[in-house]
Amino acid sequence: METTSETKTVQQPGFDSQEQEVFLQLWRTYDCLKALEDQLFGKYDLSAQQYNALRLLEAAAPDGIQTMDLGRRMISRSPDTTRLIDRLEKRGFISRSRREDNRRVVEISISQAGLDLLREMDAEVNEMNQKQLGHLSAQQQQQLVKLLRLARKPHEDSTCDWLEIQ
Amino acid sequence: METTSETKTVQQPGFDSQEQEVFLQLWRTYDCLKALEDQLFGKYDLSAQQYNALRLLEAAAPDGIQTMDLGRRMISRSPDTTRLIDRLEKRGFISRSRREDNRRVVEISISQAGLDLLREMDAEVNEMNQKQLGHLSAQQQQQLVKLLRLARKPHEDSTCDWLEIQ
DNA sequence: ATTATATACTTGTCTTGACAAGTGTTGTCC
DNA sequence: GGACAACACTTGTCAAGACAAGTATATAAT
Repeated sequence: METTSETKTVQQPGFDSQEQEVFLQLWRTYDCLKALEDQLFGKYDLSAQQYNALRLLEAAAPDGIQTMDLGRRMISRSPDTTRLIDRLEKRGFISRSRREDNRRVVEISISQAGLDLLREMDAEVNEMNQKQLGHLSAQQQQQLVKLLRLARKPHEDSTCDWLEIQ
Repeated sequence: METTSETKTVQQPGFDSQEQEVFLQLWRTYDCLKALEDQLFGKYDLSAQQYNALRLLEAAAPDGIQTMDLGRRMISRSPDTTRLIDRLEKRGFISRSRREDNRRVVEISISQAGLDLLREMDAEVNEMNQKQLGHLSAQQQQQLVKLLRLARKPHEDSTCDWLEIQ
């Protein structure tokens, strides 16, 4: 037990419930750390979502991923993957092709330029991640991941389906 | 120690570093829980940001808050509070007035209609928060809040300044 | 007193995200 | 095998967020 002696009744002022506090803390923390991300990705004119997509495509290479599948796999699932991909295609980081055995499906693959971009960013991304959370001990990080997974558990199946990594 | 026997070197596949995993888990979890929020607020044609603003104004009532101050206090700080407030004003939930002792400043106050709206939403918001995180024990919630605060700590001063609640 | 600078907000413009409707392709039922 | 639904994506439209430039007011400097 912590410094607080009570377990259920103690309430931080300004919050309706402990559950609300947890969510607001989560939101706030995400927002804070996201600012660091955006700063880095901004230098390469990418959004966090676009970087995420490139990483997923890299993981699938040399195979491609079909559009809807990519949309589902993204951390923040986007209902319009099409235009997100449009922008990446315009800059030559990915390529699209209709699959011949099923002409409804568009297969997306990362290009060499896309892979080069990721390699160019690698070191900086790692530095940024360290800056975000490197001050936490390995154990604290494990604990945090465990709690976040637990928090998400009842919702994962219904609203979300994060296929890449659970 | 957990099921993993090593502390530093063990890496989940697909992540560059543990720090990256923590951030992605954080992002994912936020996104999942946010979906529940948006679903509720959507019924009232509000965004999470707008609700946040109304709550801050409620806390300040019967006094108002000046525009820039409100922008700074919001969880996800918005560079254009003006238009966010425009929409709430158009719907009668808040009112604006130029302060006479300093005509640069616009003071924003929540209206009775705004307060009524919040009261109407109270029960549902609480239910939603329970649905989001009610499955965690009080101790797990405290632990999670503690780790989130810790994660944010080095960044709070520079990038952010969450005045309302630390 | 007049100009300059800072402050507090507003507006313009662009990109992005969200939701719905539209298009082309495939599978299914009679 | 032709109508119909299901699927995978695309496009249209609008609200929201981000950044820069603009406007009005106040403070400071000369």
